[in-house]
This record gives sequence, C-alpha cells and structure tokens, in this order.
Amino acid sequence: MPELPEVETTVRGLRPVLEGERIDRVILNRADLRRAMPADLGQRLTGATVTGLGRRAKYGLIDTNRGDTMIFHLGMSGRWRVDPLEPLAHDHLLLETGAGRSLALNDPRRFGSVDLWPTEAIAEWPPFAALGPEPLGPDFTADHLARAFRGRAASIKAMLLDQRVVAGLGNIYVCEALNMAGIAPQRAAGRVAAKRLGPLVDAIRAVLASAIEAGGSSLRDYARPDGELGYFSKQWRVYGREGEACPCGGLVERRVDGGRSTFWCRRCQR
DNA sequence: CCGACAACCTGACGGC
DNA sequence: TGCCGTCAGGTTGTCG
Repeated sequence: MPELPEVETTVRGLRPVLEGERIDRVILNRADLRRAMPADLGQRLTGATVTGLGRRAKYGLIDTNRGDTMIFHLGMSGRWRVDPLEPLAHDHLLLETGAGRSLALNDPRRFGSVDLWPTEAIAEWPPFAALGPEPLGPDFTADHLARAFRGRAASIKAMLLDQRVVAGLGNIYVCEALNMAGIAPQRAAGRVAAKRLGPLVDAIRAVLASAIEAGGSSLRDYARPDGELGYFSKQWRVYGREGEACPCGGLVERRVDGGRSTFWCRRCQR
C-alpha cells in the first residue's frame, strides 16, 4: 500500500509508542526481506532508546541514542501493527518497549526492507544518495521540474515515478496528481509547457497533503491491533475507477504502461 | 535515453 | 466448493 502518505501516517502512528522509549526486546523471525536485514540488528537495537522518528521519501526513520538510525521500507504489503493481540503469519520483526508496548512489522510479500545506518551520515545511505527532493519540501518547485524534464522524451508519468526526480510518489498519487493537473500521463515530459508545471507542483502537494490528512484523521484508529491505515481510497478521482466518471464528467480509462495500470481521462488530461 | 519486461513474494478476487 | 488466471501500493536490473 505504501506511498509517501502511508509511510508518513505510519511514522505518526509509531511516534507516540516509540519516541523516548527504550527498546527492551527485539525478536527477528526472518531477516530475508527484499534485502537482508543486518545480522547484528537485534544486538544493536536492544537496549537502545528511540530519540526521534522521521521519514524520507517512502522510508521510515527511527533514530536511537546509539548513533544508529533504523530505516524501514514497507514495499508493497508492509505494515506495522501496534500492540498486536496475537501473532500473524509474516510478522518478521517484533519490538517491545520498556513501557510494555509492542510493535510487529508484517510484510507478506517481503518487498520491504530494514537496515541500520549511522544517523550522522544518513544522507549517504546508498538508496538515499540519488533521491530527488521531498515533494512537500521547499526544493520541489516548478523550476526543479523544468530542469528535470528539459529535453526528455520519457513520459511524464514515468518521470514522476522516478525517485531521482521527486522522492515518494507511487502509481496511485501520480495518476491522481496528473488528473488534477489536467496532464495526459503519456505526454513526453519535455513537452509539458512550462506554465503547467506550477499547477502540477500544486496538484502533487495537494493530493499528498489530503491523503496524509485522511490518514491523520484516522490516527486514532491506527493504534489498533489490525494496523489499518485509514486509506485514502474513497477519495480517489481516477485510480481504480475505470469506466466511472472523472470529476470533469469524462470517462476514466485504464491503460498499461511499463506493466503498470494508468488511470486517466482523455477529456480533461492533455 | 527509453520502453518493455522480468524478478522478487503472497494474497485477494473474479470467473468458471 | 475449489481451481486457475489475473492483478496489486515498489524497486532494481536487463535487453533491444
């Protein structure tokens, strides 16, 4: 499930459980996710106190007082459960705090990852090295997109999914933002008029912000054992809505690009 | 540079 | 009821 808003919602749900708390116990059921967890993960985390939590792109960050940051990615199917009532299949990592709270990282498909890296050098963690700007941060601007898109024949959808261009967008929110901005997903990035890039930046920010708000509004529910996120799906304009009406009154169509579904409206997206 | 495709995994769902 | 094909929010690599 997780694109940027879901990871942000997850981090916000973990924060009250972990921040300032000591990790008393680490149970590693299986370390072979998409990339293997560090062999000494349990040793390095046990007894550490969590000093803060954050997010970069689709990665969650858990800082400790030992100088390590735990970096987790939820892949396609990852989720944290808070104070789970019972174990589930695919609970790969369990944490217990000194306050008696517990967390379970569950990921059936194992496309996620967990790593540890020195907090002071977090920007040099290899997957972070080439990431583009945060879409909700100050460096994500129309000028940035203009530079990234200039002369490029690749589709704008492919460019927005490229984490080097902007970090944190996935298939759902790219479809949503392009619909909101009225841009056809298959249009060559270099052929999007400069004056349309400001509205595109605004659309991306708006769709992410409302998705985070939707997650945030159900944060109370997050701390349930089922780990439900309060997903944004009810508010999707086009994603998963093939054959239904676009907000403009046109018809939502589905096409496949690079093996992934694209939902769009040919009436309002040009 | 670019698009297509496969690989990594499991689960949900629809059709028959 | 069960079996089978299809599809799924991500990332990374290869091929032509």
